[in-house]
Amino acid sequence: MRISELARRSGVPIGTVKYYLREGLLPAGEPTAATQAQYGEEHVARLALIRALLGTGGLSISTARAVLAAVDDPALSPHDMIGAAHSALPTMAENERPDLSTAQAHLRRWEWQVHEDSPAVSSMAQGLQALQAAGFDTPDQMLDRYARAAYELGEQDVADVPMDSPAEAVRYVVIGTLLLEPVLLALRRLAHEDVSARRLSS
Amino acid sequence: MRISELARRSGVPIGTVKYYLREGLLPAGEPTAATQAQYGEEHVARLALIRALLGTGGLSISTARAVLAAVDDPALSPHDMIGAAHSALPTMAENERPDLSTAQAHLRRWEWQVHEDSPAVSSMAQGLQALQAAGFDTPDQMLDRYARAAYELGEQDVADVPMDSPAEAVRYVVIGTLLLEPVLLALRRLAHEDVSARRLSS
DNA sequence: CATTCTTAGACAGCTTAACTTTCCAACTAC
DNA sequence: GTAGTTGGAAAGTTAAGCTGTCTAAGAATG
Repeated sequence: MRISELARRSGVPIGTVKYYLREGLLPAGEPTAATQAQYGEEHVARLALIRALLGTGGLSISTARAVLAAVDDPALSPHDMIGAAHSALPTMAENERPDLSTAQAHLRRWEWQVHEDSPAVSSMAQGLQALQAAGFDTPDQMLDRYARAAYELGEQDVADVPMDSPAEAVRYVVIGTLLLEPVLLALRRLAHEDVSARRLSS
Repeated sequence: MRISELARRSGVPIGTVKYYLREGLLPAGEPTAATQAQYGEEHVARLALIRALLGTGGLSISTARAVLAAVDDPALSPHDMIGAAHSALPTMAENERPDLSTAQAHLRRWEWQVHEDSPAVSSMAQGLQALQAAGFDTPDQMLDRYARAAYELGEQDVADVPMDSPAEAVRYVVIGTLLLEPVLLALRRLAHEDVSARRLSS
C-alpha cells in the first residue's frame, strides 16, 4: 500500500506519518521509484505501537525512538534485555540529581539485587524526595507494602515473558512494562474508590 | 518575607514565583503597600508542593490548579473527598473516548463498587486499548493479579488517611494518590530487575 | 498521449505549555 | 536623595509535536 492508504488504515494523518518517518520511529517503505514507496502490514502495526507509546505511554519522540530501537534490537540475554529495555524507558527529568541514599537503604532492607545506578533507583529516589518535600510521611511499613505488591507483580511479569523468541521477548518486556503502568495506576485509584465506598456503606 | 527571599528559600526563580501567582497556584501574599507584599512559611511549603505536583507528579498548570483547589477545599465527606480528589487528578488525554466495556466487564467480575463514569475507568480502558493496539495480550488472569495487588494497596491507603482533620485528609489523599504513583512504578521496575537477576544467577 | 491525482522529501510555519524577560511606577533601605 | 527592590502586566523565549506548502516525479484514467 502507499502512504495515503497507510494513513487511512492507521488513522494517523499523512503529515504525521511523514513526520514519524523523518524522526526514525517508522521504518521507510520499500521504494518503488523516486517518489513512491510501498508499505505493508508491519507498518500499520508499527504505527499503532508508536501511537500507544506516545499517547498512553506518554513518551517523547526521542524516548520512543530509543524504546523502539530496543524493540528492534536482535537482542541480548534475557536479563540484559530487561536492563536494556529499562534504560531505554523514560526516567522523568534526568537533569535532577536526587539523593539516592534513602532509596538505596530501602532496597538493601528488602535485599533486592539491583544496580545502584539503575534509572529506576533515581525515579524512586525522586519520588520519595517529592513526597517528603510535599510534607507527606512515608513510613517504612508503607513502603514495605508497596514493595511487596510491586514484587509480586514483578515476579509474575518476568515469568510471563515469552523466552522462545528474543525479539518477541524484548517487545513483551518493553510494552508490558510501559503500557501496563497506566492500568496499574488506574486500578489503584479504582480500588480507593471501592474501598471508600464500602467503608461508607458499612 | 518578600518575594525575593521567598524565591531564594524555595529555590524557585522569582519570575516563576510571579508566574505561579498569576496562574493562581500560589495564593497572594499579604499586601503592605501598592508594590509590596509579605509572604510566610506557608508560601514556602506551597511552592514545594507546587513543584512536586508539576515535576514528579507530571501535572500541567491547569490540572495542578484544580488539584490545589481540592487541597484548599474545606472538604466534604471522607468518601466524596476521595472522589473529588480523583476527579481533579489527571486522566491523560480526555479528548479520546475509549471503549469502556472491557474495563467495566473486569470491574464487574471483581465486584468493585465504582462509578461507571469515573475518570479512572476511562484511564483503565484507555490503557487496555493501548495494550491491545500494541498487540499485547492481557489475559484475565494477569489483570486479576494486578487488580489484587492494587486492591491490597488501596485498602491500606484508605485506612491510612487521617480522618481527624478534613483539610488534612484531602491533602493526604491528593498527595498520596499522585506522588506515590511514580514510587510504585519505580518499585515494579526494580522488582523486574531483581527477579531477572535472581533467575539468571540460579 | 493528455490530463489529473498522488507521492516523497524538504522545509517553513503553527500551536501549546511553561516559563523568562522587560518594563514601569511605586516603594524601601541606606 | 539615591540606589536598589517590588508587584503587576505584557511581551518574548524555548521546546515539542505536529501541520501546511512546495516541487519534481511518478501513477491513473480516458
